[in-house]
Amino acid sequence: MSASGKTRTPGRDVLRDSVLGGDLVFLLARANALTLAAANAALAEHGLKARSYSVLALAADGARPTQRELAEFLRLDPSQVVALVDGLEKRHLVERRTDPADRRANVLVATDAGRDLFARAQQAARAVELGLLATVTPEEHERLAGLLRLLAFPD
Amino acid sequence: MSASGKTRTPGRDVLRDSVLGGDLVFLLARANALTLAAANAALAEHGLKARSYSVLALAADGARPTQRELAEFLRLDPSQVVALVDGLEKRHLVERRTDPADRRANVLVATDAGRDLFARAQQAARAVELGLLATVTPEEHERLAGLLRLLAFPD
DNA sequence: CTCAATGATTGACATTTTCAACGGTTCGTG
DNA sequence: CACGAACCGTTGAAAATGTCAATCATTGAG
Repeated sequence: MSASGKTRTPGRDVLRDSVLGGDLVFLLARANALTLAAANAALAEHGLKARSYSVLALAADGARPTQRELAEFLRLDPSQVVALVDGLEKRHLVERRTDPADRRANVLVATDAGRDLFARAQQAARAVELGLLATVTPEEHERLAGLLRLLAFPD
Repeated sequence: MSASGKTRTPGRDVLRDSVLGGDLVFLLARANALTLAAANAALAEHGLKARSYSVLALAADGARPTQRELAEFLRLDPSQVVALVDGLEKRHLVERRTDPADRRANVLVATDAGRDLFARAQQAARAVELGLLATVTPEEHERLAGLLRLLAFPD
């Protein structure tokens, strides 16, 4: 019988070759899940997660973003940014400065300690990224980043 | 003024060119967020979300996965699969069949109605994917999928 | 000056994630 | 065969995230 395949362990690769194996949304979701987990694990030793690392990163490189800009960029609700910044500020890694040009807005600035921690965390983050793409040439690595940028910033 | 043009809206692109602009984990997270939102919006008219669509897809193409295999593949907790399958089963789109080879396990099978709905939902899903990558050649599209597969299935 | 719009904040609520515990079943070992 | 360890699906609860409306201070337009 053609149909009576009875592979007792059908799961391992059968699913991978299913319709979803070519589904970009699914691949993105799964790649994101694994990648995020790896990043969180590596950042944990610095007391950070991917979220707080991102906020710290933007504060640390002098972009002086307002919380609203942070929210849009990270695709978070403004209220989540409040919590994130609260956490970093309590650890004296970033400071809220009211924007002199618009006193409603808070501009985020990293402290010395913040830049310091970020520098170390960034190394961990880079190591993770390289580890994840160890089987890939630098050219392909950059090509992937470029294509993801297209999806991440469609304008 | 030395600082040419006090860009009162510094955020727009400054953040994009920051350290995070090259951060794979961040790009993946943001691309996933946008992509997932688009997919959910498109699937909503079929009463599905990306999650339930994925489950339905795997049930519909005859892989006969167990719930545990589903959980691993979709990177979900087994309890979440229960809820997902409950939802689809209540709508008579899939059925739980106890695996004759292992009566602990449930194997997922799509009903006729399930395959039918999936066929329609799949068109919507494909349209979304093509829309997201409209600015890209089919070769690059496939290259992106290939690279994401590397991240999604590291073995 | 008045008023609509905006940034940050708070608090409430829904959804998702994560975990521990449980009954039913399988399987290896004695 | 009997035992116990490991495993599947299920349940329920706790923690983390996501979403939304309301509020205060401030801005900018008319």
